[in-house]
Amino acid sequence: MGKMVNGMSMSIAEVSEKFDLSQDTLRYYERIGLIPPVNRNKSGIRSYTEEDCKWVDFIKCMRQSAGLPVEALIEYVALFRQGDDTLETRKELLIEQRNRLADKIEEMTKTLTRLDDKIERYEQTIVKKEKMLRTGANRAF
Amino acid sequence: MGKMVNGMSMSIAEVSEKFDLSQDTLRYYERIGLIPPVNRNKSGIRSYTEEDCKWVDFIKCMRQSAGLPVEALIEYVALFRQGDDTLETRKELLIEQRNRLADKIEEMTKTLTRLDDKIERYEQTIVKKEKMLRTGANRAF
DNA sequence: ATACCTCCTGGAGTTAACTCCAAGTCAATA
DNA sequence: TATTGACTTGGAGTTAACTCCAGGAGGTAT
Repeated sequence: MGKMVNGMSMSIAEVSEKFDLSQDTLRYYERIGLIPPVNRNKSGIRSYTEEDCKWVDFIKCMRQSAGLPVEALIEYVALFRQGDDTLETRKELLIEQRNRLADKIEEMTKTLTRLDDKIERYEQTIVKKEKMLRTGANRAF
Repeated sequence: MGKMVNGMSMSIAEVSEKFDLSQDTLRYYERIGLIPPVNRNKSGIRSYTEEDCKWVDFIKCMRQSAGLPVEALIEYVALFRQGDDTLETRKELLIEQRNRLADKIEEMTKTLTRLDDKIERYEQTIVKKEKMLRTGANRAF
Protein backbone atom coordinates (compact mmCIF):
# COMPACT_ATOMS: atom_id res chain seq x y z
CA MET A 1 0.00 0.00 0.00
CA GLY A 2 3.00 2.37 -0.21
CA LYS A 3 3.28 5.06 -2.88
CA MET A 4 4.70 3.69 -6.05
CA VAL A 5 8.13 4.93 -6.95
CA ASN A 6 9.20 4.33 -10.48
CA GLY A 7 12.67 5.00 -11.65
CA MET A 8 12.10 6.38 -15.12
CA SER A 9 10.85 9.81 -16.10
CA MET A 10 10.90 11.55 -19.45
CA SER A 11 11.53 15.02 -20.80
CA ILE A 12 8.88 16.75 -22.86
CA ALA A 13 10.99 16.12 -25.95
CA GLU A 14 10.92 12.39 -25.32
CA VAL A 15 7.20 12.32 -24.62
CA SER A 16 6.57 14.39 -27.72
CA GLU A 17 8.57 11.90 -29.75
CA LYS A 18 6.99 8.86 -28.15
CA PHE A 19 3.38 9.90 -28.64
CA ASP A 20 3.82 11.95 -31.77
CA LEU A 21 2.36 15.06 -30.21
CA SER A 22 4.16 18.42 -30.45
CA GLN A 23 5.64 19.89 -27.31
CA ASP A 24 3.28 22.79 -27.78
CA THR A 25 0.34 20.44 -27.81
CA LEU A 26 1.54 18.69 -24.68
CA ARG A 27 1.88 21.99 -22.85
CA TYR A 28 -1.45 23.13 -24.23
CA TYR A 29 -3.20 19.98 -23.04
CA GLU A 30 -1.83 20.51 -19.58
CA ARG A 31 -2.63 24.20 -19.58
CA ILE A 32 -6.32 23.66 -20.30
CA GLY A 33 -6.58 20.74 -17.88
CA LEU A 34 -6.87 18.00 -20.46
CA ILE A 35 -4.17 16.16 -18.54
CA PRO A 36 -3.34 16.69 -14.86
CA PRO A 37 -0.34 18.88 -13.99
CA VAL A 38 2.85 17.12 -14.91
CA ASN A 39 5.66 16.63 -12.39
CA ARG A 40 8.49 19.16 -12.48
CA ASN A 41 12.11 19.07 -11.37
CA LYS A 42 13.55 21.73 -9.06
CA SER A 43 14.05 24.18 -11.90
CA GLY A 44 10.46 23.90 -13.07
CA ILE A 45 11.08 21.66 -16.06
CA ARG A 46 8.50 18.99 -16.82
CA SER A 47 9.54 15.47 -15.99
CA TYR A 48 6.88 13.02 -17.12
CA THR A 49 6.40 10.00 -14.89
CA GLU A 50 4.92 6.71 -16.05
CA GLU A 51 1.60 7.97 -14.73
CA ASP A 52 1.87 11.23 -16.67
CA CYS A 53 2.59 9.25 -19.81
CA LYS A 54 -0.48 7.12 -19.28
CA TRP A 55 -2.58 10.26 -19.18
CA VAL A 56 -1.02 11.52 -22.37
CA ASP A 57 -1.70 8.19 -24.02
CA PHE A 58 -5.28 8.06 -22.81
CA ILE A 59 -6.09 11.62 -23.80
CA LYS A 60 -4.43 11.30 -27.17
CA CYS A 61 -6.50 8.22 -27.86
CA MET A 62 -9.77 9.77 -26.71
CA ARG A 63 -9.18 12.92 -28.71
CA GLN A 64 -7.57 11.78 -31.91
CA SER A 65 -9.08 8.38 -32.37
CA ALA A 66 -12.45 8.68 -30.67
CA GLY A 67 -12.91 12.40 -31.13
CA LEU A 68 -14.39 12.88 -27.68
CA PRO A 69 -15.03 16.55 -26.97
CA VAL A 70 -12.22 18.33 -25.14
CA GLU A 71 -14.77 19.70 -22.68
CA ALA A 72 -15.89 16.28 -21.49
CA LEU A 73 -12.31 15.17 -21.03
CA ILE A 74 -11.43 18.29 -19.07
CA GLU A 75 -14.35 17.55 -16.79
CA TYR A 76 -13.19 13.96 -16.41
CA VAL A 77 -9.71 15.06 -15.38
CA ALA A 78 -11.12 17.64 -12.98
CA LEU A 79 -13.26 14.97 -11.33
CA PHE A 80 -10.32 12.62 -11.15
CA ARG A 81 -8.32 15.26 -9.33
CA GLN A 82 -11.05 15.63 -6.74
CA GLY A 83 -10.48 12.09 -5.55
CA ASP A 84 -12.48 8.97 -4.90
CA ASP A 85 -15.76 10.70 -4.13
CA THR A 86 -16.19 11.25 -7.84
CA LEU A 87 -15.77 7.64 -8.94
CA GLU A 88 -19.44 7.20 -9.73
CA THR A 89 -19.70 10.50 -11.61
CA ARG A 90 -16.62 9.70 -13.63
CA LYS A 91 -17.98 6.31 -14.52
CA GLU A 92 -21.21 7.89 -15.70
CA LEU A 93 -19.32 10.44 -17.74
CA LEU A 94 -17.39 7.67 -19.43
CA ILE A 95 -20.55 5.70 -20.12
CA GLU A 96 -22.19 8.73 -21.68
CA GLN A 97 -19.20 9.27 -23.96
CA ARG A 98 -18.97 5.57 -24.70
CA ASN A 99 -22.57 5.61 -25.90
CA ARG A 100 -22.05 8.65 -28.05
CA LEU A 101 -19.05 6.94 -29.57
CA ALA A 102 -21.01 3.77 -30.24
CA ASP A 103 -23.72 5.80 -31.97
CA LYS A 104 -21.15 7.54 -34.07
CA ILE A 105 -19.58 4.28 -35.12
CA GLU A 106 -22.96 2.97 -36.15
CA GLU A 107 -23.70 6.06 -38.19
CA MET A 108 -20.33 5.87 -39.86
CA THR A 109 -20.84 2.22 -40.65
CA LYS A 110 -24.10 3.07 -42.41
CA THR A 111 -22.33 5.75 -44.37
CA LEU A 112 -19.63 3.27 -45.30
CA THR A 113 -22.32 1.05 -46.79
CA ARG A 114 -23.73 3.98 -48.67
CA LEU A 115 -20.32 4.76 -50.08
CA ASP A 116 -19.83 1.15 -51.06
CA ASP A 117 -23.15 1.18 -52.92
CA LYS A 118 -22.17 4.31 -54.73
CA ILE A 119 -18.81 2.87 -55.69
CA GLU A 120 -20.56 -0.27 -56.92
CA ARG A 121 -22.81 1.83 -59.15
CA TYR A 122 -19.76 3.61 -60.53
CA GLU A 123 -18.26 0.23 -61.30
CA GLN A 124 -21.34 -0.80 -63.25
CA THR A 125 -21.57 2.47 -65.12
CA ILE A 126 -17.95 2.26 -66.15
CA VAL A 127 -18.28 -1.33 -67.31
CA LYS A 128 -21.33 -0.39 -69.36
CA LYS A 129 -19.45 2.49 -70.97
CA GLU A 130 -16.60 0.20 -71.89
CA LYS A 131 -18.94 -2.29 -73.48
CA MET A 132 -20.50 0.48 -75.54
CA LEU A 133 -17.10 1.58 -76.74
CA ARG A 134 -16.25 -1.90 -77.92
CA THR A 135 -19.50 -2.36 -79.89
CA GLY A 136 -21.99 0.21 -81.08
CA ALA A 137 -19.91 3.25 -80.42
CA ASN A 138 -17.54 2.38 -83.25
CA ARG A 139 -20.25 3.15 -85.76
CA ALA A 140 -19.40 6.77 -85.22
CA PHE A 141 -16.22 6.34 -87.23
CA MET B 1 -33.83 9.59 -73.12
CA GLY B 2 -35.33 13.12 -72.75
CA LYS B 3 -34.37 15.47 -69.93
CA MET B 4 -36.22 14.66 -66.78
CA VAL B 5 -38.72 17.27 -65.73
CA ASN B 6 -39.90 16.96 -62.21
CA GLY B 7 -42.74 19.00 -60.91
CA MET B 8 -41.53 19.82 -57.46
CA SER B 9 -38.88 22.27 -56.39
CA MET B 10 -38.12 23.73 -53.00
CA SER B 11 -37.13 27.07 -51.54
CA ILE B 12 -33.99 27.36 -49.47
CA ALA B 13 -36.18 27.63 -46.36
CA GLU B 14 -37.78 24.29 -47.13
CA VAL B 15 -34.50 22.57 -47.86
CA SER B 16 -33.02 24.03 -44.70
CA GLU B 17 -35.94 22.65 -42.73
CA LYS B 18 -35.88 19.28 -44.43
CA PHE B 19 -32.18 18.58 -43.95
CA ASP B 20 -31.69 20.51 -40.77
CA LEU B 21 -28.95 22.66 -42.23
CA SER B 22 -29.05 26.43 -41.85
CA GLN B 23 -29.70 28.55 -44.93
CA ASP B 24 -26.29 30.03 -44.40
CA THR B 25 -24.72 26.61 -44.47
CA LEU B 26 -26.59 25.69 -47.65
CA ARG B 27 -25.39 28.86 -49.37
CA TYR B 28 -21.91 28.33 -48.00
CA TYR B 29 -21.75 24.78 -49.31
CA GLU B 30 -22.74 26.00 -52.73
CA ARG B 31 -20.37 28.93 -52.61
CA ILE B 32 -17.33 26.77 -51.97
CA GLY B 33 -18.39 24.13 -54.49
CA LEU B 34 -19.37 21.47 -52.01
CA ILE B 35 -22.58 21.09 -53.95
CA PRO B 36 -23.07 22.05 -57.60
CA PRO B 37 -24.76 25.39 -58.36
CA VAL B 38 -28.42 25.21 -57.47
CA ASN B 39 -31.15 26.12 -59.95
CA ARG B 40 -32.53 29.65 -59.77
CA ASN B 41 -35.80 31.24 -60.86
CA LYS B 42 -35.80 34.32 -63.13
CA SER B 43 -35.17 36.66 -60.18
CA GLY B 44 -32.13 34.75 -58.99
CA ILE B 45 -33.71 32.93 -56.10
CA ARG B 46 -32.62 29.36 -55.42
CA SER B 47 -35.15 26.73 -56.36
CA TYR B 48 -33.86 23.31 -55.33
CA THR B 49 -34.80 20.47 -57.67
CA GLU B 50 -34.93 16.83 -56.64
CA GLU B 51 -31.40 16.53 -57.94
CA ASP B 52 -30.19 19.49 -55.89
CA CYS B 53 -31.74 17.92 -52.81
CA LYS B 54 -29.94 14.66 -53.45
CA TRP B 55 -26.67 16.53 -53.47
CA VAL B 56 -27.50 18.23 -50.22
CA ASP B 57 -28.38 14.90 -48.70
CA PHE B 58 -25.24 13.23 -49.96
CA ILE B 59 -22.93 16.01 -48.85
CA LYS B 60 -24.57 16.34 -45.47
CA CYS B 61 -24.10 12.64 -44.93
CA MET B 62 -20.48 12.61 -46.07
CA ARG B 63 -19.61 15.64 -43.95
CA GLN B 64 -21.57 15.22 -40.76
CA SER B 65 -21.76 11.49 -40.46
CA ALA B 66 -18.61 10.30 -42.17
CA GLY B 67 -16.53 13.42 -41.58
CA LEU B 68 -14.97 13.28 -45.03
CA PRO B 69 -12.76 16.30 -45.64
CA VAL B 70 -14.45 19.21 -47.36
CA GLU B 71 -11.57 19.37 -49.81
CA ALA B 72 -12.08 15.85 -51.13
CA LEU B 73 -15.77 16.49 -51.58
CA ILE B 74 -15.15 19.73 -53.42
CA GLU B 75 -12.86 17.85 -55.77
CA TYR B 76 -15.49 15.18 -56.26
CA VAL B 77 -18.12 17.76 -57.18
CA ALA B 78 -15.69 19.50 -59.51
CA LEU B 79 -14.96 16.23 -61.28
CA PHE B 80 -18.65 15.46 -61.52
CA ARG B 81 -19.25 18.77 -63.21
CA GLN B 82 -16.61 17.96 -65.80
CA GLY B 83 -18.69 15.09 -67.12
CA ASP B 84 -18.30 11.44 -67.89
CA ASP B 85 -14.61 11.54 -68.65
CA THR B 86 -13.98 11.72 -64.92
CA LEU B 87 -15.98 8.64 -63.94
CA GLU B 88 -12.89 6.58 -63.20
CA THR B 89 -11.20 9.35 -61.23
CA ARG B 90 -14.32 9.94 -59.19
CA LYS B 91 -14.63 6.28 -58.43
CA GLU B 92 -11.05 6.18 -57.23
CA LEU B 93 -11.59 9.25 -55.08
CA LEU B 94 -14.57 7.57 -53.47
CA ILE B 95 -12.63 4.38 -52.87
CA GLU B 96 -9.82 6.32 -51.25
CA GLN B 97 -12.26 8.05 -48.92
CA ARG B 98 -14.12 4.82 -48.29
CA ASN B 99 -10.91 3.20 -47.12
CA ARG B 100 -10.02 6.08 -44.88
CA LEU B 101 -13.47 5.85 -43.37
CA ALA B 102 -13.15 2.10 -42.84
CA ASP B 103 -9.83 2.67 -41.06
CA LYS B 104 -11.35 5.31 -38.88
CA ILE B 105 -14.23 3.05 -37.92
CA GLU B 106 -11.79 0.35 -36.96
CA GLU B 107 -9.76 2.72 -34.83
CA MET B 108 -12.87 3.99 -33.13
CA THR B 109 -14.04 0.49 -32.47
CA LYS B 110 -10.77 -0.26 -30.72
CA THR B 111 -11.17 2.86 -28.64
CA LEU B 112 -14.70 1.81 -27.79
CA THR B 113 -13.31 -1.41 -26.39
CA ARG B 114 -10.75 0.50 -24.41
CA LEU B 115 -13.48 2.70 -22.95
CA ASP B 116 -15.54 -0.35 -22.10
CA ASP B 117 -12.59 -1.89 -20.27
CA LYS B 118 -12.06 1.30 -18.34
CA ILE B 119 -15.72 1.47 -17.39
CA GLU B 120 -15.59 -2.14 -16.30
CA ARG B 121 -12.66 -1.36 -14.01
CA TYR B 122 -14.59 1.56 -12.54
CA GLU B 123 -17.46 -0.81 -11.90
CA GLN B 124 -15.18 -3.17 -10.00
CA THR B 125 -13.54 -0.42 -8.00
CA ILE B 126 -16.90 0.99 -6.96
CA VAL B 127 -18.24 -2.40 -5.93
CA LYS B 128 -15.11 -3.00 -3.87
CA LYS B 129 -15.52 0.36 -2.12
CA GLU B 130 -19.10 -0.46 -1.27
CA LYS B 131 -18.16 -3.77 0.20
CA MET B 132 -15.56 -2.10 2.39
CA LEU B 133 -18.14 0.38 3.61
CA ARG B 134 -20.49 -2.38 4.64
CA THR B 135 -17.82 -4.32 6.62
CA GLY B 136 -14.49 -3.18 7.97
CA ALA B 137 -14.98 0.52 7.47
CA ASN B 138 -17.54 0.64 10.25
CA ARG B 139 -14.83 0.01 12.77
CA ALA B 140 -13.95 3.66 12.42
CA PHE B 141 -17.07 4.62 14.37
C1' DA C 1 32.62 33.25 -18.70
C1' DT C 2 30.61 32.62 -23.16
C1' DA C 3 27.93 30.02 -25.98
C1' DC C 4 24.54 26.69 -26.64
C1' DC C 5 20.67 23.87 -25.92
C1' DT C 6 16.36 22.71 -24.03
C1' DC C 7 13.12 24.26 -21.54
C1' DC C 8 9.74 27.82 -19.56
C1' DT C 9 5.48 31.23 -19.91
C1' DG C 10 1.86 34.24 -21.66
C1' DG C 11 -0.10 35.61 -25.46
C1' DA C 12 -0.82 36.15 -30.36
C1' DG C 13 -1.72 33.78 -34.77
C1' DT C 14 -3.70 30.07 -37.67
C1' DT C 15 -7.00 26.83 -39.80
C1' DA C 16 -11.34 24.69 -40.88
C1' DA C 17 -15.86 25.16 -41.10
C1' DC C 18 -19.14 27.48 -40.41
C1' DT C 19 -22.24 31.67 -38.82
C1' DC C 20 -23.69 36.25 -38.78
C1' DC C 21 -24.53 40.71 -40.78
C1' DA C 22 -25.56 44.91 -43.64
C1' DA C 23 -27.39 46.51 -47.57
C1' DG C 24 -30.12 45.57 -51.32
C1' DT C 25 -33.73 43.05 -54.68
C1' DC C 26 -38.14 41.19 -55.69
C1' DA C 27 -42.98 39.75 -55.27
C1' DA C 28 -47.01 39.94 -52.84
C1' DT C 29 -50.10 42.26 -49.89
C1' DA C 30 -52.66 46.22 -47.29
C1' DT D 1 -47.86 52.86 -53.61
C1' DA D 2 -45.92 51.67 -49.30
C1' DT D 3 -44.83 47.93 -46.46
C1' DT D 4 -43.69 43.33 -45.53
C1' DG D 5 -41.11 39.22 -45.75
C1' DA D 6 -38.19 35.91 -47.91
C1' DC D 7 -34.42 36.00 -50.48
C1' DT D 8 -29.78 37.76 -52.44
C1' DT D 9 -24.49 38.90 -52.03
C1' DG D 10 -19.82 39.85 -50.24
C1' DG D 11 -17.48 40.07 -46.41
C1' DA D 12 -16.65 40.09 -41.48
C1' DG D 13 -16.93 37.42 -37.11
C1' DT D 14 -16.85 33.13 -34.37
C1' DT D 15 -15.40 28.68 -32.42
C1' DA D 16 -12.50 24.82 -31.45
C1' DA D 17 -8.22 23.18 -31.22
C1' DC D 18 -4.22 23.80 -31.80
C1' DT D 19 0.43 26.20 -33.30
C1' DC D 20 3.77 29.63 -33.19
C1' DC D 21 6.57 33.10 -31.12
C1' DA D 22 9.22 36.44 -28.17
C1' DG D 23 11.67 36.90 -24.24
C1' DG D 24 13.85 34.70 -20.51
C1' DA D 25 16.03 31.01 -17.37
C1' DG D 26 18.85 26.81 -16.03
C1' DG D 27 22.38 23.56 -16.94
C1' DT D 28 26.35 22.04 -19.65
C1' DA D 29 30.24 22.16 -22.92
C1' DT D 30 34.36 25.03 -24.61
